[in-house]
Amino acid sequence: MPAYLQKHVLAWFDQHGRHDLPWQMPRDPYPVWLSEIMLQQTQVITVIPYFNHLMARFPTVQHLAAAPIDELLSLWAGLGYYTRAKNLHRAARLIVAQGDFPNTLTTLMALPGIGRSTAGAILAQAFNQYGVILDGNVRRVLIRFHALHGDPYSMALQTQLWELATHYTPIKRSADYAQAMMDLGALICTRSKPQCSLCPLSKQCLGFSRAEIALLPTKRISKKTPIKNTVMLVVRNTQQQVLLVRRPLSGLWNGLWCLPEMNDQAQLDRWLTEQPLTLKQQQTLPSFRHTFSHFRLDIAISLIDCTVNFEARWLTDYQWFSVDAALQLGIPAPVKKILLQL
DNA sequence: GACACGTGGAT
DNA sequence: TATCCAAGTGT
Repeated sequence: MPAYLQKHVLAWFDQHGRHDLPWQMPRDPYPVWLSEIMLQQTQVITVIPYFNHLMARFPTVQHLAAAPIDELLSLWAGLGYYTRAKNLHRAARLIVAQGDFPNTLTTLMALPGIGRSTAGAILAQAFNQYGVILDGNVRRVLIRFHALHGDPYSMALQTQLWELATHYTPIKRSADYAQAMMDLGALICTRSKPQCSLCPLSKQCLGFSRAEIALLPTKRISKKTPIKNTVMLVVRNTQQQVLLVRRPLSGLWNGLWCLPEMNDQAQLDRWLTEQPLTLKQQQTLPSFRHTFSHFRLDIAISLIDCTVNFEARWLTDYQWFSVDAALQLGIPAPVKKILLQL
């Protein structure tokens, strides 16, 4: 009987939900799609300024499709999960080639970067069609509402959650319902210190009646994140330009410009002898730790002032930039942090 | 099916 | 400081 949940969530949304997010005015396919990609594993508060910049620079999907990927990456820099930007760009070109925006579950999921939940969100938000979402908010609300114990990411629970999400999703007011469930999860049914006294579902919430809210969702068995080490080089020429290298289009920080990296001092010494550089001065800058989702990276920094021996033909991936120009490129957060210290 | 993939805020 | 985890997807 989905009627109770739908009715109370929608009534709560009308009064307390978020109605003025940048991608809600108007709820057109392009801004909805763009925001949904940006919001994957990323909080609203983080996305808003990035979204506004991207919409200003690429007002339509045609603008996005026409832009070089580097321009997109420079605006995406700092948001993380850079494959999203690559897929966004590919999808934009596919959409423009097709001539109109896909509006079915199958055709949406055929686009790179759009999975089951994002496709459901776009169907609901952009087209006000029946679209089922299962993001972190909906997952947490449903797990608590039904007092579902166990690993939330186990196949069994995933299947059950999709069934429940499908079951509860109404045909009417699809856009509002999707937004309502996410708002409820983000504003009331929060991970810690949920506001059950303000929740429109508390009277029928099994987790609440059993006083199990604090135990749900069940914590995942955490694996220890490995610690890796690197030395980032700030190689500076006599014009105070720094040497950057472009990352390959796959893997970590794909497509971004980075400082050259070495494993240790020995490799650095060897590298220097191979380059047409004469070392004038080397100093060490304070190291720091950067945390990823799956490992930690201890970053040592070596500042190297040098002269270039001749007009060398660098490998195509290497290039000199002024610090100001470098900061305008697509660079990872720790590289930006280092360059800002210079 | 397990793992790669960023970053920043909350606790 | 360490850990968790956000509007998940791709491989």
